[in-house]
Amino acid sequence: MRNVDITLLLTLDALLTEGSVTAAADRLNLSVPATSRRLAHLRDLTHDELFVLAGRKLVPTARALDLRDRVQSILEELHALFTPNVVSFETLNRTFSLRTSDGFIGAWSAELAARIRREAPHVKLCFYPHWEGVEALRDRSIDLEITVLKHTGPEVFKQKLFQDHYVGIAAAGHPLAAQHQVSPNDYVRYGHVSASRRGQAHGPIDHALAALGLSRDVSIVAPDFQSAISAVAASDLLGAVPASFAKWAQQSIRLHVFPLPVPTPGIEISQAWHPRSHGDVAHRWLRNHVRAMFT
DNA sequence: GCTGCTCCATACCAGACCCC
DNA sequence: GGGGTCTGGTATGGAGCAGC
Repeated sequence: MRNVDITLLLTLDALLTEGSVTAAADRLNLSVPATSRRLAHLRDLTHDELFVLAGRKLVPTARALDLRDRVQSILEELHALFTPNVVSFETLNRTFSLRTSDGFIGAWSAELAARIRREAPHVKLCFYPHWEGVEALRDRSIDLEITVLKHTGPEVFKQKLFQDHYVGIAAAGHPLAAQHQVSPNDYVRYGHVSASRRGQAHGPIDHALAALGLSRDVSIVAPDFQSAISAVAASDLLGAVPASFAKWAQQSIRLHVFPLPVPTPGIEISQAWHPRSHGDVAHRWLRNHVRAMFT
């Protein structure tokens, strides 16, 4: 490798951000020709055009787009490396964006916020509903993802928080509330509420029931756990939610919680973040607080 | 179609730095 | 100290676009 220095990375980052040699030059406090020459050097190093002219606009090639995240990560790691590793949490004024399920928000957000406030009274937590994909981490829309993470890809750091499992729920006055144990036959005798943000009525519970030659009647598909609990509490329908969320919901809603009569896969809740945030002192502090709630 | 503006690329020159 | 290399600036040309 020859003649690769930080200035070239800064130039590539500026070009990717601005989409223009002129704007990148302005951002870098360089002349346009000097920036153009750095682009030529980058082209020579990568054996790729990196940017091609489309009319008067400069359009990034696939190779340039592929390099975007890696360049940003390297630059932010370098920035973190040379930034004093000290943050005053008493005066830290920052908003962290977290994407998670309504179940986590309901069960854990208050405790997390209380922990944060004790050390950093000016820090705010902004929660967003969970959705698939790591793009939001990549494009900085969110700082931290907390949910069931199966396919995050290699570009995302992941840490397990806790293991949860599904439990059955029914309204407090439901006939099943009087039973010591709920059998599979008891379970399918009533209508059900399924919680699925994808609108799916059936899942692992139905597969387990099918193995016994049984099936349940799903009357309502709710978009989240909170809606499912509300529907269950106001009807004779049965639902299934994570045990941690059911326990929290019982504090404000009269619910009967019971073990599901069929085995279901466990739920591994994790937190995930982009490598660019890995060295961020404040971000690490937030991750440690999230982790500490479950240890 | 002409003109002016904007943007990118290149040629040429100057200054800084390194090596012998 | 002199030559080579690298980087940045100015000057300039070509191309695309908008307004007339």
